[in-house]
Amino acid sequence: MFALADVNSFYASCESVFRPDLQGRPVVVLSNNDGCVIARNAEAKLLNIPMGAPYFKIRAQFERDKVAVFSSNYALYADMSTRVMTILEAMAPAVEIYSIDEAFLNLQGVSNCQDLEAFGHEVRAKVRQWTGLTVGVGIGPTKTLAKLANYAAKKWSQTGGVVDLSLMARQRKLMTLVDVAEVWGVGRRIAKKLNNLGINKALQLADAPTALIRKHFSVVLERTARELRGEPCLEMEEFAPTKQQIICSRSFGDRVSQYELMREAICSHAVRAAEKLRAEHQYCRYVSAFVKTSPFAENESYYGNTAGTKIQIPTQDSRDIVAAATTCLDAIWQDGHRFQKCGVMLGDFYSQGVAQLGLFDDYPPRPGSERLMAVLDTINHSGKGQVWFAGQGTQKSWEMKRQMLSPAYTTRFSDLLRVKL
DNA sequence: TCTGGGGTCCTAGGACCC
DNA sequence: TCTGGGGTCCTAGGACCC
Repeated sequence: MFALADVNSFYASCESVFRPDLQGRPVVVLSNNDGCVIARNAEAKLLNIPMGAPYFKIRAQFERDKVAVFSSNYALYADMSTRVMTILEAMAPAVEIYSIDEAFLNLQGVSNCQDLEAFGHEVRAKVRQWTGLTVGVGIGPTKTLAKLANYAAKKWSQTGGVVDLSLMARQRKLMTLVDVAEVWGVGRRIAKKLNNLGINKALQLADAPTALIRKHFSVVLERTARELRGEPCLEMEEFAPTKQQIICSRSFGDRVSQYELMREAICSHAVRAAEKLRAEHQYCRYVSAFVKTSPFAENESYYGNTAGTKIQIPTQDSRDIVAAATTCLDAIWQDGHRFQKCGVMLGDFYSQGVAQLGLFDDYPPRPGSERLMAVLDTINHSGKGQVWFAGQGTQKSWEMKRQMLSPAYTTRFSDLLRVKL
């Protein structure tokens, strides 16, 4: 048996927890660069503020409706996430952290000691008491059914935020009510295709013949259908598998037309990517860079391009990765565009930095590379100062906008919440 | 003026091997 | 007139997730 616990309106709730004065007011959180709405609390949802709405288009309405608006504060959300996950891990035999705000719980054996619905309520109470955040809990014999139960727990308030789908009759009853588009693994495209086949409700997908599903879709949807029938196809993945790729990219605060600024940005993303790579204890052999103009800009022709390069020896050295990324940039740079975004991607990972050299290769590994990088990371994590590459620049005029950023309440001493008595 | 960032998995098709 | 069978690896593109 699985449970899915996820935090209601996670980002918006994190902001609200530290701002009791906002109680009852609509709260939204914007994407990076203050681009569009990515989280809304219940009050904001009541105002029909759509997910993904561009901020600049909806700003006037926000002012009229006294909506509290925040830039994304990932330092805060990541820390609050850790707190929630720690609580969940203490309550369940096994936990799979699925995203920043949700986790699957393996409930094997729990029903021997406790009613599962009561367990769900206990999880809610504890998370609320210890973090101020509210979770919804869905329970079912497969992950997909647990997800569906969670959806129901959030959609219908009379459930009290917990839905247990242990019983087949309850599963089927819920599935007659829920659109197939709400099922986990069914996105916009597949939903439309299913509708064309006359499959509109979740139950119809559950009952559809396997052959029909396989004829029109891939094995992925077949698994989804089986899971809806109560046949587990997906297991708990308690230990995060090693990453296959690392991407670091950002939109620019203002459009970039100057090569030097683009180079700084690419260089900075490459450095960040290399740090992530070392945190994964991996070495990479493929580096690529991309640039693009805004797809929304009218009267401007779109230009986007990407270039990749193979590195002879797997590396985790920032110097190699910066060099490779800037080489890629030079291959795709074009003057005369107003660029909106760029990024760096790493791939082809190895767990150690040794590879068989060709007979005539002369690319000896950099001596002392590991130790140098370790020193770099230690300094940059110490909180006492930063060292960086000259190529990253000092002004960073291209950096993203975060004009409504809240304090790092939980991760920076100077930002600690003050309570006046 | 202004529209996020970071991932995974699957499939089809081409290149290439014997 | 007739031109095999079986396989791997890689990449691009499409779908999905949060």
